[in-house]
Amino acid sequence: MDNKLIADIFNDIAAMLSVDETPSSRFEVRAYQKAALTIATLQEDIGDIYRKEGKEGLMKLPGIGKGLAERIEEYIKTGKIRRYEELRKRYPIDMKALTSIEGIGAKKAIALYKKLGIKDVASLKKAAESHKIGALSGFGGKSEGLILRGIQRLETNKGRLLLGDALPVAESMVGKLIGSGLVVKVVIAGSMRRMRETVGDIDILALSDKGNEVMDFFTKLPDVSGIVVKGPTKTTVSLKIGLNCDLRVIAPESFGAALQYFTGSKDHNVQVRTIAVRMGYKLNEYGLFGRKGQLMPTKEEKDIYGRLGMQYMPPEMREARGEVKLAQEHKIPRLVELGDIRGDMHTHTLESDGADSIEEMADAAMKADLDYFATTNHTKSLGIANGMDERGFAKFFKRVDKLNDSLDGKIRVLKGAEVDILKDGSLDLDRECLKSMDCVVAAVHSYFRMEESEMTKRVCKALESGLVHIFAHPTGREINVREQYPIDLEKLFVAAERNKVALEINSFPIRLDLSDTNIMRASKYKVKFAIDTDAHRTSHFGFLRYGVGTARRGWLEKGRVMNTLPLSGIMKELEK
DNA sequence: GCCGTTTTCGGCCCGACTGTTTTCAGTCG
Repeated sequence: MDNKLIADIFNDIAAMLSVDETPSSRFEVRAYQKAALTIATLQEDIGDIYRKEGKEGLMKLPGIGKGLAERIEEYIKTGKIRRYEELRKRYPIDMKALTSIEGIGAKKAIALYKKLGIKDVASLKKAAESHKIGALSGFGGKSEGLILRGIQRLETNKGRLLLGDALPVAESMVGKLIGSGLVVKVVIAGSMRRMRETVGDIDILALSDKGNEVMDFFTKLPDVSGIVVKGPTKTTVSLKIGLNCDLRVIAPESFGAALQYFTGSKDHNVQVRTIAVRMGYKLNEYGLFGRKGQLMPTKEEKDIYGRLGMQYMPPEMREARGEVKLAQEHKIPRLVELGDIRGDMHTHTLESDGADSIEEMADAAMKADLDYFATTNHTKSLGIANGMDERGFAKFFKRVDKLNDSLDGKIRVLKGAEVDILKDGSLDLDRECLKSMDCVVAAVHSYFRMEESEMTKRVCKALESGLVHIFAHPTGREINVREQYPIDLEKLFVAAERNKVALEINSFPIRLDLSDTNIMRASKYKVKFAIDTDAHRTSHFGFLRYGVGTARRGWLEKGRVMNTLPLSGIMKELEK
């Protein structure tokens, strides 16, 4: 899977080109960015597309024409792109890392390189700390402070990737290991199995009696960039995506114990081991051992929990947040599952900032086994996302009506909007227009830097309008990018409960908003939740599993999630 | 550099905010 790497290179090229902007290069920059987005969100391996269909196959992808298809071909064949190498000679800087700091874009990054020779985050930090940046023209004390805060945030998240970026790579490696015929069983463990929103490394367990051969195969996988340690039972490699990956080959009698041990979390395991010790057992990654050191048969994880008098619990719960006690009382809830989700309440189309038509989205939703989904484009104040006005929605909904007729009940498209909550808490479409919709999703997309009390008032006013069904990405955070905006969550939850507004669990890997812990806080109130994809293209329906994973980490049961209802049920729910 | 019911040239989402300036460049969405 070189998709991410190629997308990164294209984004870097765009950034470097944008510095010496001429009227025509502006659009070249856009072209690279657009192509990068296409490649980054591609479900298929771009190398596979090229091998199957050649350059023609690449050119079928949106935003990729002859020129960029050739660049991709060049990368697949040689591992390099000349254009990129030339730009890197001129600007030998870590553009991706520098521009990931809030307030630094391509131009500032290159200005800092030209003036202070700053190439990476480390030299940037040094310069900021010795107040060299504030003294530069075009920069000032506030910029310097912003940069330092940005670096701090980057450092606390160091080395962790989004689950949505890392999981597909891990699954692709697991698939290849299974395909090798050398293993009986392969599973992902660690924080990835627990569906944490970011992962610091990947843990894979394999059941096999051919340790050496498995490791040879593993270290030669295309995602691997280097070998850290290699042995017959444990091998660590570094991956091209920037994470390490451990593969452990496990004996059959230890598999359950190993899976339990390597799934963690560490704190959870400490609690479980303590229980084992109290019962006279010893528990480690090789098994559960009795008083005389004899191995207790525990082929499966649930055998271990069972022998310790505990109910089995899903990996997503194992964070030492009270699940151990619950398991001892046999009160583990039945968490919502991916298969419970019947619809999606938040999606976009070409008409605003989506990449696919409503017809294509309907087709993809059907393939994702949904019974319904709401199309909820942005509203007029969000100019950048091509927000629509009342007339635009009216016209668009006629097309939706027609589509629904032609779909003949196979799937139902609900008419809606992701309406902007304006600075003063009013909604960005008139009352009549909103009332005509099946599903109104409201969200904050501007003025993030308000005082907490102002922001809370603003959002609560919107929820009290009586027009809103769902409050989307309630905190506005973007993982590793942007803190949540200041808002009093308890007051928000009270307002949501009182006005029967559902809280969204946005499945976009960078959002996952509400987060697991905020879901736990919110579920103390009588609020409903909606697990939505916020899909901007057909492939994004696949993000649903990240939202469901997050909901499960927040211990959410099916009954709390509105879009587990069948079509008739959701229509009734929305009418309320 | 892409794309096409404006179709092989010429258009391509651009407005608001911030911090820096003293009229604007850079960033963000």
